[in-house]
Amino acid sequence: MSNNPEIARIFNQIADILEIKSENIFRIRAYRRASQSIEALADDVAEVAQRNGLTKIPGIGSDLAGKITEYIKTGKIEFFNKLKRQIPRGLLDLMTIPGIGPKTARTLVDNLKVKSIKDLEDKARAHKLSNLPGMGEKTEENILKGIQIVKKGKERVPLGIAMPLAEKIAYRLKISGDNNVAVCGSLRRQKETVRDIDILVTSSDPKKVMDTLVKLPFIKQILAHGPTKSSAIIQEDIQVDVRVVEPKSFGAALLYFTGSKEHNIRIRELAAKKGLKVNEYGGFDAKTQKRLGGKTEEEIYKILGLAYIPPELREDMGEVGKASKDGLPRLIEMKDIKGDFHVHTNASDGLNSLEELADAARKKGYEYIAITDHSKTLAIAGGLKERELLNQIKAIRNINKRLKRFRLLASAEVDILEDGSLDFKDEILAQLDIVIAAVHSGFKQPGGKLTSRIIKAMQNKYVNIISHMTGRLMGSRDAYPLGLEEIFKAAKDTNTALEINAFPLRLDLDDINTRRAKEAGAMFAIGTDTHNIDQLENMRYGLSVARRSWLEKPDVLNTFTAAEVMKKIKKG
DNA sequence: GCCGTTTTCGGCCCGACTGTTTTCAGTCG
Repeated sequence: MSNNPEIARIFNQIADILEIKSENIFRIRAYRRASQSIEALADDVAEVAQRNGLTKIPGIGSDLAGKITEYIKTGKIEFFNKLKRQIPRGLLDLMTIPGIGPKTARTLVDNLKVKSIKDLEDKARAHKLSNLPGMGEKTEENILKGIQIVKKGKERVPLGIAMPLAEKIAYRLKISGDNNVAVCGSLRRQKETVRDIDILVTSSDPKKVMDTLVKLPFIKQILAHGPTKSSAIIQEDIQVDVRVVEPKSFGAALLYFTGSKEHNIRIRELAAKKGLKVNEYGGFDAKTQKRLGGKTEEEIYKILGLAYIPPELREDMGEVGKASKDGLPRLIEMKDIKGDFHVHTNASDGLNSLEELADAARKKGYEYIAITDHSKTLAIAGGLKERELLNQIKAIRNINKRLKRFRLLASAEVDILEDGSLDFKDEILAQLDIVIAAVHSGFKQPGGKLTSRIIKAMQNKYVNIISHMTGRLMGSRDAYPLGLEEIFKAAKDTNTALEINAFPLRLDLDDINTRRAKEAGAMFAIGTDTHNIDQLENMRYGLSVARRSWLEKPDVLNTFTAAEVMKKIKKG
């Protein structure tokens, strides 16, 4: 498994501890930045270290490169262990409570000998906090509320769950014809999971917007209610932050509120170097305070000499440098999508007929969709037997005769069996327009065996796409421990496309692995894994992965016509 | 601790809200 998540975690905890010790804030920031950088890194640091590339990672200098190397060699970082010994146990846990930062945590431990969150809860209930320096009854109350929030264990919410909720709230905040409402934050950057919902509003009547928010029926708790900024928790236990600005500041505020934080810092640093100042109200000349722009994001980027940077790229992963040299990718867009490569019908475990699906896809403006019902071994999902599949192919050919500028592609989501062979014989597969193959059983096999099983499937001359490769299901199943490097190479060598499964709880491959696979030379197919017509709309989430992975039109099969796809997937 | 078409040393983004304060520290994004 990759070392990256653990190293990212350690660097972040080092930052926490240094913060408690009131160390140099910039040193703390360096660790946090390094943590994020490692977390978002496509390659395992061990591989990067091997080619002496650690210091090329943004935010990693010689010192942190040394600590990473130490971890790779020994499995630990002595500096971290030493730091941990210097602070009382439980202190770091306290900082996970909203409203408790390093200073408050320190005060609690020093004065009350608080040992754990549970201990803190008891002491807060016994009103032992309110006479501490800088604390009162209100703080005590807020800490108790914060503890409840932590206990809920609400961590990150999948994009596909949070986005519809955000859009619902945004709709309710559109209180007049002329006000702008935009979903911002990590939602706008299309991160696969988000911590909260950020919404930006322009209005001539900020108070009315704030009052509308806090009175919404599905608001459970109000955390802050100021004149231009409020926070609340909705029924689903997700925090919502809403900010109101004047229309002339909309772009600047959108930029600021979309983040990422690291991207903002990079932008503001660049501004400072150019004698400018950027905040959420606009771009200004630092000396004269003259306003140079801010109504749109484009204006801000322009005054900094940058090309417009799409939100999905704003992670401080080199996008600012590329934007200054016109080197940004031309990201794939929804209008480029001509079809969907993963659709089930009521012949297996879907809800709709071929005709209904064809109709819905045509209405979306698609030119084709691949009908990919399950194969016979997956009996639990109504997998098709050979005879049934052959009948379906006939039905598809018949429907296609009646349709203009649209066709159903005869396909199947064929099970990759435990020995790597396929659930249908070659002479059956040969009759399909396109074949996707997937693992649905035996995922407890050792990683090596799963890896060779998938590679064997790729080597079949009829297999064109490997579906939901890692098998992860957010919140319930981890990714299988695959040898992805090997698989990506095989994908290129065998001309097999990798699916970006757009089902909201899958998003598999994810953005990090998609980027890795692209570097390895693989091509991609986005599939919604649709089981009812509404789920065709999940294409947007597949697109979010593709865009966050810097994919361009030529990388993605869905941007080609059916005829072009047939040529591209041909195997040597 | 990182980083450099002003710099290898001296910088490092900027502002809102809360609560406990009589002018601001802490937290958050």
